[in-house]
Amino acid sequence: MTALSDRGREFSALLLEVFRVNGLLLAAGDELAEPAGLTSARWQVLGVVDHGPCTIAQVARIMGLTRQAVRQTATSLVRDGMAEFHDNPQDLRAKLLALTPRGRSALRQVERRQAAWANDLAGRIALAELRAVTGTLRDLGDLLEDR
Amino acid sequence: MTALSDRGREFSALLLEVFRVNGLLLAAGDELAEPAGLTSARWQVLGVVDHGPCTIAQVARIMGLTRQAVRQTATSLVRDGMAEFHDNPQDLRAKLLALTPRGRSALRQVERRQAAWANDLAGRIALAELRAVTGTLRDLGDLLEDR
DNA sequence: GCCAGATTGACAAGTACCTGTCAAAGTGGG
DNA sequence: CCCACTTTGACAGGTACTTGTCAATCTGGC
Repeated sequence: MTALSDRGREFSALLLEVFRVNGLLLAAGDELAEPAGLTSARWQVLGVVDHGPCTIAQVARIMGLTRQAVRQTATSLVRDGMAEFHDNPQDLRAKLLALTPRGRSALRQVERRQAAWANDLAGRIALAELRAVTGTLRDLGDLLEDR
Repeated sequence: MTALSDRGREFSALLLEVFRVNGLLLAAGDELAEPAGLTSARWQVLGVVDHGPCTIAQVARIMGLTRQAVRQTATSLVRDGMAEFHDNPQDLRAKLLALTPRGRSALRQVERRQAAWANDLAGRIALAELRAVTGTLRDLGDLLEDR
């Protein structure tokens, strides 16, 4: 029987905190996006397309998701008039997803709210602590990716 | 136009790391659970029921999920012979979810694998760092919960 | 004992992801 | 030019969660 070591227990506590904070951040993101008629997923897709129209496959690669996930979100954005597909002279299959004026204004609105929220929260945590956590999490992420 | 402060940018970097590590942890959990015919969600429900049979509503409260989410997972566990519903003399509506021998052995198998995995990873990160990250994340979580 | 209100499981529908499969379109080697 | 390989969007189906609604059951105050 393999039991948890002391370190293993400390590590498990970290896992639970990551899950908890992740859930709270997602909820905060949805709350930030909601007044603009968006959700976290829709807002993030709009954010990518804001840098320039791109295909579903390109957005998926940038966001680290599958094409299918992005397609679903893109379809709903088009349905709601936030984005539209333009013909792509480079590739007949892959139309370019682009912001509509309505999508752009919704995105700007969320970005403003998000910045105020991030500035506020960031001000309540010591900068050194902030950097230390980010560093350790990055190391942990690399460790997890390596296997 | 509200822009991100320096601290806000540092905070945003932390957000991305939390999302990344969360995704990697979920993937690792599914990988750990898969050989036993489980998933992260199914394994966690079994883990709760292992402490003693309880109703769907009780499991949901313990896990911080809705009854509906737990009901779905519980139904699939019962379908696969990992758990079963027993009549509850205290409440005619709320049957008690309990482990079957097969569910118990699957759970034990995952717990062994999970402990070895956690011990291994925990050994690669300094204990002080581990504690510091957990502490800061807990503070951040409390901050997020307060609003 | 009864009735109001809370709790519970079930059902419906929606969001956000996933995998697998397919045909159409693009790309490069001989 | 053509044929193999890759990329792409679309479709089907699955997982894991959500909210809202409903009727049945439990619980506490009078």
